[in-house]
Amino acid sequence: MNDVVKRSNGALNNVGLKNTELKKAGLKATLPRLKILELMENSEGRHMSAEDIYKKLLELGEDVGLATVYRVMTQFEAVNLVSRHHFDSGLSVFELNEGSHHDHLVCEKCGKVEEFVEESIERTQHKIAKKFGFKMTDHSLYIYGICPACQEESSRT
Amino acid sequence: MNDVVKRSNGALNNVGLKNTELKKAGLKATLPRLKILELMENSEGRHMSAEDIYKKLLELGEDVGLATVYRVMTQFEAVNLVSRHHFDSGLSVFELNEGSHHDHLVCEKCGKVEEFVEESIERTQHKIAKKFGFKMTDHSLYIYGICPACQEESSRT
DNA sequence: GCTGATAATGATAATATTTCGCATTTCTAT
DNA sequence: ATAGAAATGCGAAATATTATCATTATCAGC
Repeated sequence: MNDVVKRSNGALNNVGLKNTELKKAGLKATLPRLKILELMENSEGRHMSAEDIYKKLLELGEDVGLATVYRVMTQFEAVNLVSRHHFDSGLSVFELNEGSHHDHLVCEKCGKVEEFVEESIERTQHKIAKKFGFKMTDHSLYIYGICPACQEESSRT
Repeated sequence: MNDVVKRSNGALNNVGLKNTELKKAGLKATLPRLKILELMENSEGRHMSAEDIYKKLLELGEDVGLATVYRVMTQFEAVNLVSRHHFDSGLSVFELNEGSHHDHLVCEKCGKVEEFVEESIERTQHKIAKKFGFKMTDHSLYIYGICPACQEESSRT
């Protein structure tokens, strides 16, 4: 018998695995943290604002406060479980850190986000930081545009 | 006799030139807009938040409301006189659009901003947008790090 | 499995940033 | 100079995020 928990709504599983995931990161495995982690892993759109996360948890009948979502996301960010992005909307969106580093392509119409990796850009960024004598700690690259679906839509009118 | 206006405090000059600059952009040449434009051209640190601009105008004895600063910056952005950036702090900073496009290197300690241009990155971004079928409208690249001065400082303690 | 120390949570108040509503003022074309 | 339209300043409202604090949950040690 393992850690996997069966739930009739199918929303939240693998509680035990996430439990260890949190402990390994040095965080107590509390219910809100488990639920948030699971929600993020099970959501298609992987880029969510604190408000998004809060609302989805309410929909799932989970009793989590918005302040807790913010606190938890900040902690998750500190231990590198998630990244925080500031898209042009001005608010913060969070993304689970799984797989390797990547950058983002954001549709200005519908908000759709594509991810991409471009090694040459990564290398060039390091080179630039070095040229200015900066010790590079982080970077963010967003390309904004209109996605294929939204181009379709506007040409159809 | 030309448009240049002499002022004893030396802060705000060239009123007439800016006047035409605004008209050309399709904006009425109002006092707040002229003052903001001049302030931005005469400030060393070219990246300012709305609050920064507001406070500096007050210091100069100009009577401009904070709401007006926000409105004007939004209009300036719309006609491409300024760019709006969302650095990781979360708040918006504005920058005068003069000279050619460039990206930013931001010090996480002192907030110092360096600008750079890297053609290869520009080209690659267009290539990526194209690959995903996006019509690219904009992009932002920020490299975060510790500037030389701040590295010095922390090693000296 | 209990239990107590400690840390985390939820509700709400507080703060910060940005926008809105509206009476008044300023621009600009005449 | 003047009228009509647009812009402004002020304060209130909206939005996003953080802080406060009484209550509750977690977990190490038994």
